[in-house]
Order: sequence, then C-alpha cells, then structure tokens
Amino acid sequence: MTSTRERLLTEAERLFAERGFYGVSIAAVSTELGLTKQALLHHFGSKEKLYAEVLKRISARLSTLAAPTDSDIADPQQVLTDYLIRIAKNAREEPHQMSLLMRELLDNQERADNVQSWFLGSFLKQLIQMLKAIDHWSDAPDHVALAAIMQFLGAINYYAVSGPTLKGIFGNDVYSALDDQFDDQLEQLILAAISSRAS
Amino acid sequence: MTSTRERLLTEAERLFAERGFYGVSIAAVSTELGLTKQALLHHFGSKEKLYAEVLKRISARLSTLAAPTDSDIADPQQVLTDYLIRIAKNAREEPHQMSLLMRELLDNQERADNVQSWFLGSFLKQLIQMLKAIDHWSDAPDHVALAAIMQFLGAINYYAVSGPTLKGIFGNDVYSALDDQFDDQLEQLILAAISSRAS
DNA sequence: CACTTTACTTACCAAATGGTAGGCTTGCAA
DNA sequence: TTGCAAGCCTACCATTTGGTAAGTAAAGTG
Repeated sequence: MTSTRERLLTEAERLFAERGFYGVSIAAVSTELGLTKQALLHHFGSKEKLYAEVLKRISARLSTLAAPTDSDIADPQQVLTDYLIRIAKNAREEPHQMSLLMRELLDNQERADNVQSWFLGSFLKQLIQMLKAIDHWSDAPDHVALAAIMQFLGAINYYAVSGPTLKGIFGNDVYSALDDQFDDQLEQLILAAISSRAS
Repeated sequence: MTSTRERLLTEAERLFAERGFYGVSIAAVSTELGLTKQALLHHFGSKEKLYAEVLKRISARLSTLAAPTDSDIADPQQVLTDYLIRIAKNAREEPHQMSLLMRELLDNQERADNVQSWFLGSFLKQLIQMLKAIDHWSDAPDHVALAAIMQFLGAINYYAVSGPTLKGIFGNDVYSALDDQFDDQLEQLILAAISSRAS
C-alpha cells in the first residue's frame, strides 16, 4: 500500500525514462494510475518539480549501492570494481534509472540551469575518489580519473540502456546470451583499464 | 549556398540532438531559418519523415568514416582501432551526430516500429565483422563480440555526449585537459579489451 | 506562349499541453 | 461541533502542437 505520491513518482520515472521529459505529459503519468493530472499537480506543483523529484529519488538509490565503506581494510580496487559491477547489475534490473541518467546527461546541456547537475556531480566525484584510492592512481589528475570513470559508465549504461533495441536488431537468443556474459566482460574491462595506467 | 532542404536537415539535426524528438517542434526548426513550418512540411511531409532523413544522413556520414578497406594487407586489429578512434574524433567534432545516435538507442525501445533500427543494425554489424576479423576473435560468438563493441561505443559516446554537462560540473580546465588525453586512453582501452580475450 | 512544377506563403483546425480556480469529500485536531 | 487541511475532481484557459487546404510567385519546359 504505497502512497499515491510514491506511485506517481514510480510511474513518472518509467515514462520519463522511456520517452524523455518532453515526450511525457503530466496527464499521461496520472491517468496511468487512474487519476487526473490535477492530482499530480496537487502533489508536485509543476512538471519540472516532478521531474526533479524523480531524479532525486534515483540519486538516493544509487548512493545506496555504494559499498559498506569498510574501506580501511578493503582493497580499493575491489571496492571500485564491486561498486561498478553493482551499478551494472542494478542497471540491468532497473533499466529505467540508467535510461533517465543517460537522458539527463544528454538533456542537461541546455536545461543546465536547474538543480539537476549537482546530483550527477556528486555521483561522479564519488567514483573519482574511489579510483584515486587505488595505489597507482593516487597521483592521477582529476581529468585522467574522470576519463576512466566515463569509460566505465559509458560501457555500463550504453549496454544496459540499449538492451531492448539490441534485442530487436539481433534477436532474443543473441541478446540473452549477451546478457549472461556481460558482467564477466565488464569486470575484465575494468581490471584492464585500471591496471593499464603505469605510474 | 546549400539548399534549403539541406539547411533544414542540419538545423533539425542540431535541435533533435539537443532536445530530442518530442522536444523539438517543426515550427522551431523552420523559424530558425526564417521560414514557416509549412516550408518544412513541403520538403519532408511530416515530422517523422524529417527525423528519418536526419538519421539517414548521419548513417551515411558514419559509413564514410570506415577505413579505406585495404583490409587484405592491413592488420585487422589496427583497422578496427583506427575506425573507432576516427568515430571518437568525429564524435568530438560533431557531437550532434553522436547525441542523436544515443537518443536513438534510448528512444527506439518504443518507437521501434520505424525504419530506424536497421540503420543502427548495419552499423553495429559492420563493427562486429571488423572485430571478428582479428585472429583470436574469429571464433567468438556474435554476442561476445557485440558486448565488446558495445563497451567501446559506450565509452566513446558517453564521453562525447556528456561533454558539455561535464564542463558545467568540473569546470573548463579539467574538461579541456580531459579532452586532450581521451584519445590515448581510449586506444589503451580498446587494445586492452581486444587482447583480453584469451582464445 | 501556355503549362507544370517547385518553393514557398497565409489561413485554418482539432487535439493536446501545462497550469489556474474553485469546489467537494474525508479525516483529524481544537 | 467547528474548523481546516489533505487529496482529489470538474471546469476552464491560453498556447502550442502536427497537419490540411488553398493560394501565389518564380522558374523551368513543351
């Protein structure tokens, strides 16, 4: 028995991920739950604010995925790898979140005035810190670390997000096989990239 | 002195890349050139058809980037790497194209009925063939090759596309430094991933 | 010269958009 | 019991949307 507000957020997240901000009307979101758009406006005030709330929720969920921060003992490389793998897994299970994240990066170029960028910012900065916690990365300048992070996220998201499209192009068999072995391949990629930096 | 049609396509490409299909009205495209939307409708018939034309043009341009096919002599690994680097470079110079390609992968999940998927399909299949031309990849099943390709494209596009957003978050200095060394890092990533497959 | 085609225009239109205003009902606090 | 806030609805509105219809000026084309 989740609250109406929460159900609206969930539905909005799905639709925004599928069609983008401009492709979804507030009426579409609310009627999906058997409500009128005024119910939605009552809860969120405006479409923009609804969108902001959706992003905020995703941000919170992504933070949850971060490791239990036993970082004193743990191998930093493993911490980062685990986190990335967990993000990848989550991306597979909840593709909407990653779709929206992708769209955010695409759209933000012009709707940059809003609060939304900070949330991506803290997410990226967290990953950079994780990477620089690894021995031979500690002296890497921010931009080098960022480039590496971008490559990881790119691989993860690009795959997770385009899954359904690929299914259409290559057929179900190839796709499900692809799905099975992607984690392994991703881990290899991460390890290769991490260790590729000679100090 | 390019034709009106061509100028409309260019403008539409830019706007679609920036705001997505639903975020752009045909009026917005045409008035940007001092025309009415009926001028646009005269040339393309409908918004959907305009969008299809834009995609077609991008597809053609991407094919142009493929190597001069001296593949008899050339090292297949180098052929693929060069192509990917060239795509990455192009993505930097003409970010609109890659932005749109990304959006295509995002949107296609639901607007999959249209012709658009084939164009992505042939593009991806071409890359797979290139990869499988490499010795120890020749026996790789399609889905394994596809996963590798997705990782490359993911890294390339994710970076190219989110450039402006990153500039906003991390500042101009970090971003331009990032830009300078991304090619190198990308090449390293490609080499690492290609050679990571033990036959 | 008459003609058709091309490249546009103005004038419309029905539908959908985000949002305001104001009402109704339910539950809860004073 | 009164009051009042939460959660929703109907009614309405200005604007924008993609698209049709019909016309016009210019440029080929027979």
